[in-house]
Amino acid sequence: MSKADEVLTEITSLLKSNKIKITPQRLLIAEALIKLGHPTISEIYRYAAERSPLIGLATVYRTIHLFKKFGLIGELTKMRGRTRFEVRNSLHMNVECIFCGNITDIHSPLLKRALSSLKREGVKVIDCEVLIKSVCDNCHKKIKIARSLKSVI
Amino acid sequence: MSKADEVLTEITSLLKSNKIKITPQRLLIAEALIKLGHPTISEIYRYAAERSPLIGLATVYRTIHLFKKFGLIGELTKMRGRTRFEVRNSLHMNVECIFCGNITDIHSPLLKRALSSLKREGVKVIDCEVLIKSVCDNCHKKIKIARSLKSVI
DNA sequence: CTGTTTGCAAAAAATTTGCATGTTC
DNA sequence: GAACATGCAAATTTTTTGCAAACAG
Repeated sequence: MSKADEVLTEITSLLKSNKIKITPQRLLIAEALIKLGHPTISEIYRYAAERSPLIGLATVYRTIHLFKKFGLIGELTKMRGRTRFEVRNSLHMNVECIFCGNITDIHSPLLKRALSSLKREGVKVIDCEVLIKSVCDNCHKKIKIARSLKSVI
Repeated sequence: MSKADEVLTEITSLLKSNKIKITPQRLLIAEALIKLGHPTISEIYRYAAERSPLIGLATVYRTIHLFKKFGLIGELTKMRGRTRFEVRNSLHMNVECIFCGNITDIHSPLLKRALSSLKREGVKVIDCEVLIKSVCDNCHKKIKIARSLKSVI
């Protein structure tokens, strides 16, 4: 059983345990989220429509809201203002290339510790989204960076 | 000179050093960002329009894009899908109450260390946005939390 | 002066909603 | 069978753009 299938099974049982009805559309959208990684609404829609042409855009919106409401997915903001979503699994950082827009995940023990420390101070941490703006290796090679990339860090 | 005025002066000189023209509208929008903390576009617009009724919504959008392009502000995503902006100052975490939507800033040495560690591994970190979902003290007191707030952390 | 920026209005894009029909449990 | 989910189309909201007039440097 592949990792993606595992997550899909997990989502299915999460839906069941929350008494949310299982429909082909919901499974397809969950699948899109898993397979595509950090898709926008329209990327999810495209993925779903290729496999099940009758699906409506409104269903994608409604399903995404539903999943968010039940904490199944998180929301990221990308440079050009489009919202991207991802399945909430373990705590990680999203690293986005500011040139090509690619997003990859990085796990960091220090981030875990930072949150544990917050919890000890009394902050009721429920979830955490981290978006790091960066330049991926590919783009770094290709692009002569003209303007200075002033880092605030 | 208040902290807000300091930041405003800093923004002004940042604009100048980037050869961006200083206009009353841009200063007003910068002021709104500083005073309001983590405003949405329409909150900025309302703030500005109260002080200078002729200002156009398009100007707010254009100015926000401009500020973003020059790295002056960062973008956060809030629960209900509306985008909020903040002046990029020092590295910090945004803690958002999932009930009232309030956002506060928290500084964390461990987060700094997590990023330094990434840099040592070769990731070209330019910026970092952290959004922690939480429940603020006020809401925690007021609300009997019915559904379980499963934390992924 | 020259090139930029602005406000307005109109256009485009993104998101939400109403409702009849079809589906899940 | 009851309650809920879906697709469609229309409504709403958000964001972008074209352009003449105003403004900053």
